Amino acid sequence: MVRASLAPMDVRRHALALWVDRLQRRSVLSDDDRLTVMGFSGNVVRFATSRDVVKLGECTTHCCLVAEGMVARFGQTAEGLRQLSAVYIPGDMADLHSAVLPRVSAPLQSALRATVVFVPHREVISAAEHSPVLARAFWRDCVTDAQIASEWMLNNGRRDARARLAHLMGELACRYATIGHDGRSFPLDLSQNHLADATGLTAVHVNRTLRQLREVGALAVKDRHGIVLDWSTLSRIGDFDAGYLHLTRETAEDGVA
Amino acid sequence: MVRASLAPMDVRRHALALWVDRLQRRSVLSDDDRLTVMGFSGNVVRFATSRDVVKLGECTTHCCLVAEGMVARFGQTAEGLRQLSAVYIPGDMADLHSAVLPRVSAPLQSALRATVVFVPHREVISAAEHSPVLARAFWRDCVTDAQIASEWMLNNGRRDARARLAHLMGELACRYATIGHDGRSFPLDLSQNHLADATGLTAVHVNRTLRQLREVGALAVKDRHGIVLDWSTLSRIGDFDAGYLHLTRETAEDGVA
DNA sequence: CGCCAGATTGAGGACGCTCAATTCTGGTGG
DNA sequence: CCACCAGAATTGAGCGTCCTCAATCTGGCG
Repeated sequence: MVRASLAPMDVRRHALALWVDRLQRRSVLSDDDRLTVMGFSGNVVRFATSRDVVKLGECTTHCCLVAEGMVARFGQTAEGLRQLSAVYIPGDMADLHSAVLPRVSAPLQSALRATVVFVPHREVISAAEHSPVLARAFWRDCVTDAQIASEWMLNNGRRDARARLAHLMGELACRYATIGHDGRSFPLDLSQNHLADATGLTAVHVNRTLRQLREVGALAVKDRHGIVLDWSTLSRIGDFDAGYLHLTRETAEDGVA
Repeated sequence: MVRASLAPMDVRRHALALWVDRLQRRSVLSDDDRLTVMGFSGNVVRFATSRDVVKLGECTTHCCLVAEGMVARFGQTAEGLRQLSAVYIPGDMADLHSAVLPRVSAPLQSALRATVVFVPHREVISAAEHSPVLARAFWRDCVTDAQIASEWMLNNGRRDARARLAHLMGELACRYATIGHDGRSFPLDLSQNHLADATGLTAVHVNRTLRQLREVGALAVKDRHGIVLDWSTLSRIGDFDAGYLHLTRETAEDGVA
C-alpha cells in the first residue's frame, strides 16, 4: 500500500530482497550467495502505462527486475493482435533468461504502471560462474517460469472464459501472497484489455465474464484490486491448484544432492 | 528413414550427437564439453502409442532425450481435457529442466511412437558444475524451449484454426530440417487428436482445417509425414517466422563474453 | 471543462464445438 | 489368408460460446 516514492537505492534493495526470498523458496542458498545477489547493481526506471521496457529484436545487456507495478511479456501477430505470455509482479526477475539469450523474441511492456531495476547481465553471469548453487537457482527460476507458461497454455487452450479468468486471478492472488499480501486481496495493475490479451479473449467478453464471477460470489474487482470473495468457488470454477507455481520448497522438491 | 532397429548404444550415441549439435548451434562448446556430453550414460526405452514416459507428480532422477519418434508434454483439466505444451523430436532433451526441478508438474507421453534415452540427472548436474559453459548451454536450452512455448501461446491464443495448424507445421518442418530432413517433408508422428490438443482445437476441426490447407496448396499430410507444398503460402497463412526457434547461432546472438 | 482511455452494455454474426454416423487403416488372431 | 477389431480419419448437421461492431458511461487529468 505504501505508495510513497522511495529513493532508487531503497527500491532496488527491496526488489532484490523479494527476489532472493523467492530464490530461497526453491533452492538452498549460502550467505555468500545471498550477499552476491543483494549486491547486484541496477538503474531504477519508472514506467507509465503500456511503455516498452524491452523491445522486440533488441539485444539486451540487462535483466529486468520488477520492483513495483506490473510488467507483461507479449507476442503479436502480423495483424497486431496481442497475446501475453507472462505477467511479472514485484520480486520477479522478468527476463532472467536474457542473461543467456540476450536477443529479445518476446518484448516486455509495463502494464498500468511499473518500476523496473535493470541489472547488468555481466553481474548475473559472473555470479553464476562463481557459484554453482546460484547458477542452478537462476536456471531453476527460468524453469518455474516455463512451468507457469505451460499452465497458461492449458488454461487458454482448454478452459472456457470463466475458468480462464478465475484461474488467472487465483494465480495472481497466490503469487502476491508470497510478497506480503494476504492471499485474498491483491493489486491488479492490469486493464481488462490486458486480461483479454492474457486469456486469449476480447475485452468485451472479459468484462461480461468478470461480472459473472462477481455474481456467483467468486471474485470482485474494485479500485485496481482483485478480491477473492470465496476461494473454494474461485478455485473450483478456475480448476485451480497452486502446485505449479512452486511457491514452497516442498513443492519445488529441492534436488540439492 | 532408416527404421532398422539399432543397438541401444548406437541409439544413444546418435541422439546425444543430435543434441550436442543443437547445443552448439546456440553456444560455443569446447572439445571437452562435447566429450562430456557424448559420454553421458542412459537407458534406451521404446514406447508404443500414448504411453507415459514421465508421470504427473513423479520425482524424476533422469532427463528424457528423444532418440526416435515424438514425445509430447501435456497438461489436463479436471474434466480430462488435454493441452500439449510442447512436442519433442529426436535430439530434443525433453525435460532437461527436470535436472533442477525434478518434481513433474507437466507429464510426458509418447505420441504415436518414441524411443527415449534416460540420462541420469546426476551426470547432467555434475557436467554443469564442472563447466560453466555447459551450465549456460543447458540453461539456454531450457530458455529456448520457453520461447517456443511463448510462441505457441500466441499461436493458440490469437490465431484462427488455419493459422494455428499452418504455424505448427511450419515449426515442425524447420525443426526437422536441423536433424537431417530437407525442410519440405518431415515425419509427423502425431495423430489428429494430438494436433487438436496442441492447438486447442477439436480433432474434428483439425481434420477439416487440414483439408483446407491441402486445398489451398499449402500443406499435405500423407503416410505419417507432413509435406510443405508451398512455403510462402504456408508461412503467410501461419504468420510464421522461424526466428523464435533460435536454430542458428546468429539468431541466438551468442552472448559468450 | 473538455478530453481520452477504459469500462460497460446491447444486438447480431461466425468460428469452432458437439453429437453422430461412416469409412479407412493397421494390427491381431483364427 | 481372411475375418475381425480398435483407433483414427472423414463427413454431416445443428448449436453455443465468444466475437464484432457500436453506443454509452465513468473517472482521471491537463
